[in-house]
Amino acid sequence: MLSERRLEVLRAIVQDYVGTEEPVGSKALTERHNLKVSPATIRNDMAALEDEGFIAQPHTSAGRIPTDKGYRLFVDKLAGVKPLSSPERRAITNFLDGAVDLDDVVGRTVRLLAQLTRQVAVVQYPSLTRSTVRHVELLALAPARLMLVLITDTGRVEQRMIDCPAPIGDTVLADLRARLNSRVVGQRFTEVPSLVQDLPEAFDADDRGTISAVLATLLETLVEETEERLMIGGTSNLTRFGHDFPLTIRPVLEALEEQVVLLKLLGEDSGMTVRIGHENHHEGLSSTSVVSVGYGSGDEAVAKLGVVGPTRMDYPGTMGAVRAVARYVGQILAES
Amino acid sequence: MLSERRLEVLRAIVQDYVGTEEPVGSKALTERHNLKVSPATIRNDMAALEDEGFIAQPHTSAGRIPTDKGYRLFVDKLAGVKPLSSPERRAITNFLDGAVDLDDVVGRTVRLLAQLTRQVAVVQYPSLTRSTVRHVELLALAPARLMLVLITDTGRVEQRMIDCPAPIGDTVLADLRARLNSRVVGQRFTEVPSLVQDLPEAFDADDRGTISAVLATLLETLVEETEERLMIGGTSNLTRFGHDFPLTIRPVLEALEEQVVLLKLLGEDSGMTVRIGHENHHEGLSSTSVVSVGYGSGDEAVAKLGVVGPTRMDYPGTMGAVRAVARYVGQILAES
DNA sequence: GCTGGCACTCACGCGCAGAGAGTGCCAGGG
DNA sequence: CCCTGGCACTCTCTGCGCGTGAGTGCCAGC
Repeated sequence: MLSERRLEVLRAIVQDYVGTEEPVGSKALTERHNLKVSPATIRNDMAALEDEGFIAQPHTSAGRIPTDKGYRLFVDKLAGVKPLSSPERRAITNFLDGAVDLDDVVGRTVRLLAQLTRQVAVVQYPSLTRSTVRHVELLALAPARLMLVLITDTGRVEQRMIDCPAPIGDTVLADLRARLNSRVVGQRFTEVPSLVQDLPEAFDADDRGTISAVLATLLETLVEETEERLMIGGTSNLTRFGHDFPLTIRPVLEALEEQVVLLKLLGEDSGMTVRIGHENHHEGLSSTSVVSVGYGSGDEAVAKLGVVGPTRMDYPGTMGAVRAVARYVGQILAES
Repeated sequence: MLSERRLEVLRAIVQDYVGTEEPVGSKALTERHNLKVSPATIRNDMAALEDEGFIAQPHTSAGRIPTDKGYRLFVDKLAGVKPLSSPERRAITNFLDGAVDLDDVVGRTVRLLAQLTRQVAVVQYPSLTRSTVRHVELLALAPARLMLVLITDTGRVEQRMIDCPAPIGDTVLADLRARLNSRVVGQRFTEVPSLVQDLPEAFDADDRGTISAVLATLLETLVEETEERLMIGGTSNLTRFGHDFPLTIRPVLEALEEQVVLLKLLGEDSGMTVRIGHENHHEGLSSTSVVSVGYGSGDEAVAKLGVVGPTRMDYPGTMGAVRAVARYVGQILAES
């Protein structure tokens, strides 16, 4: 168990290191924080913290920097979530109001988050799996060619081409459209398959091939698009990463280009998550941390957003910004 | 006028510098290219080329590197467009076939271009202004709330919410939908305004407010979305930029985040365009070149794509890859 | 107009010494 | 038992000087 003061020392080390980007020594600590003890005492505490693995020295005779474990303790026990300043709150509303469609909302959110945190922002499009169907539209582009348009409650639109085995009449198409909508509108995606299963039976044998093709495409769209889309921004903030940068920045940029990696980074949990360094289980990201949180139009989270930055980041501030943006985006989505 | 051999020397300098990233000296030139003259002669030629501003020395006693003007001459007069190797051609088809929707096509194209050229790829979504309308759909989400869905011949879908001044009946809506489509389907966006202008007159006075709202939203969508969308990828290739990188990479990343800048970079001309260094008229991009070309589903270009890389790039190879990808994407779009 | 020779100029890498920051340890005092 | 001041030690960082080598410009000769 660490004494109260030693925790205080760790907090001071984290704060100073985040500010200066340089290893912090015992003397500097006593000067910048009023710890009321001498540097020698601090040195003893630092030795203890180092034994426990919370801090480390880059070189034998340099100051200390926090380890991943040190940041973890800081985030869990020593730091709160810093609420935003009122100019920052105003920036959020200014930035997000007036978004015209879903792409716009997501795009603005990314830019906003990147700007507020001065880090790389990642925003996942509202997930289709937890969304409900607002409307399904079928358009005859040619006698045997249809376009399926799926509209979700979060404002997302997906379209697919369908080549029909046989031409389909306008009235049949209208009938299909009506039946389809009456069954699935307002339903969750996961419910849809069982709801439309028996639809072909209501039609003439001639048309059943086409009906099946339509249903197949619809279900495919629902499943396939569970592979979620993402938008990222603020990559230029990576240049503020550190001095030794080419080595650090390269793998990060690579990781950011892979959707799969990013989705893993954002995580499953819908609450606020902080992953520090190696906790990301990705070697290219061993000196980056990810702060993410779920957001949604109602009580329930439909997607996640977050930021990626150096492990040496301002956790309380970042967490505050991420949480505030997520809340506000949720409101925007609920309104539209 | 430069003699034949001096042009040859310039070509050799460009090729070597692109390969080695290091200033190239007279001796190295005679060794690696069989120029059949001595280093001393080359030195004279180099002095002449330097006087004309095609090459420069970073330091008094170092080799020469090409200037922007030198690259320009190289691209215009000395270099052809290198056709792709057959594995590369195969890669293109493998990569692009099986794309499921427009987002997918654009996404795959970006990744493909980035991979082929090992540079940053930029692909503009097919432009709405030069496209034609494939279908307009109107959906009643609530009695006085409509959703307008616009589908273009390039497969792009745009949707907008419309709050109606008064509720609108289903039959009126169907009538409006039919009339709207019969007038605008197959037409270019620029033609649409004049074609729908007198539509409200065909309806009862009660509904005219709503009809006007719908038309206004439609026209607004057409205009507003001329603000084109882009997708970029391969930013991690920026790390291969040079040794002095933090200074170089920062402004490039920043520029890449601004749509407006990117659109300017791609340029207007639908033919193959190469912009070298300062020709981009953007200080952050003074050591980058942009190779871009228009692509489209038919004879006509509907959008542009290209790559952004260091001025020291393999121009013939890059131009070959960009052109080949543009052609193939055009085919894909024409098929769907 | 091409060539070989020659003197000159810098950037680069290396070794070295001095300065400074920070540490660990120890003996003494509350 | 914990804190403190003092002290010797360790390393990094910076600046300096020097030799090396690549590359140049110029010139006289063919």
